[in-house]
Amino acid sequence: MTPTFQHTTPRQASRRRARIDRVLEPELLRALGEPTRARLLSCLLKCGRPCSVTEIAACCSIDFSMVARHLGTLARAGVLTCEKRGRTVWYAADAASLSATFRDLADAIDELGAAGGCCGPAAPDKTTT
Amino acid sequence: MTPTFQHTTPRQASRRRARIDRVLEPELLRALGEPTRARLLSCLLKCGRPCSVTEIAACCSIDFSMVARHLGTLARAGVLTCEKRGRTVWYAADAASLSATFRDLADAIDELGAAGGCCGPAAPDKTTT
DNA sequence: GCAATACTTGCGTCATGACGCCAACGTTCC
DNA sequence: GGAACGTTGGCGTCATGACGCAAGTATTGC
Repeated sequence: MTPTFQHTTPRQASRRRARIDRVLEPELLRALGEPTRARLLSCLLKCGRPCSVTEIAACCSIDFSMVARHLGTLARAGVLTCEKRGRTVWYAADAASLSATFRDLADAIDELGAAGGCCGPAAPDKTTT
Repeated sequence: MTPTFQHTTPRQASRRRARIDRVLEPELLRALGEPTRARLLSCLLKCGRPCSVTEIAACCSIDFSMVARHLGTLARAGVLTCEKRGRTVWYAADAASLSATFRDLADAIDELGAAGGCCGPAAPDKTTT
């Protein structure tokens, strides 16, 4: 558990601190933090192929309009891609991009190490005398 | 973009499908999907050391009780560890475990490949005649 | 014991979002 | 053109949760 990034320049540390804020963007996480949406995403991931709104609604026994709305939210969060063909909209989970996002997030956290204080260099620790 | 897991046994595919549901557990994602909580976590990650509630509240200019509540939520989601020493509670971001979680998530998605249908094997594709 | 510190928790208010119904829109087939 | 289909969007209802205040609890120092 020894921190790997101990001796770094302030510039590097600053860049890492900026990165973690960029990568912790709540829009994606919030989109995924809703059980219904997680279910829909899971369904699409398992499917491995584009699905229509009707199809998913039938598969998951969820109301039509809800599915459309949730899929829209997921698409706006960059989790899904949608393509309209005829009168049908095909939603597909971009698995590669999604896993890359999470890996990026993990990397950002790892690389942060102890990039330097947000709340100051060290605790005064008044309580443990 | 050729799927790597094409020829797998049904048993393996089934395990992968179960894994993605386990790993997409919304509690963690929901906890992180709240902007204020994301800010607090970011602060703690940057700090790289345990911080008290007061400290973080002062650092982020957020109401005391809110910080305490949010940190509690994050701790319950497994994102933070808390240790009470005297009258002070020290919250710390478990960076290693958090990044591991995200990496696991990424792995589960990658490994899923086309693990086999949720909505059936293939689309009838009635629209594109 | 009493005051100060550090945190927790209860309460009311408010904003956000999920949900389900139904109407509206665009597209396809006849 | 009209009907059927697939999706989107508006509306009202409801549940959840964030927010801030203030009272309550635990711990420390006097």
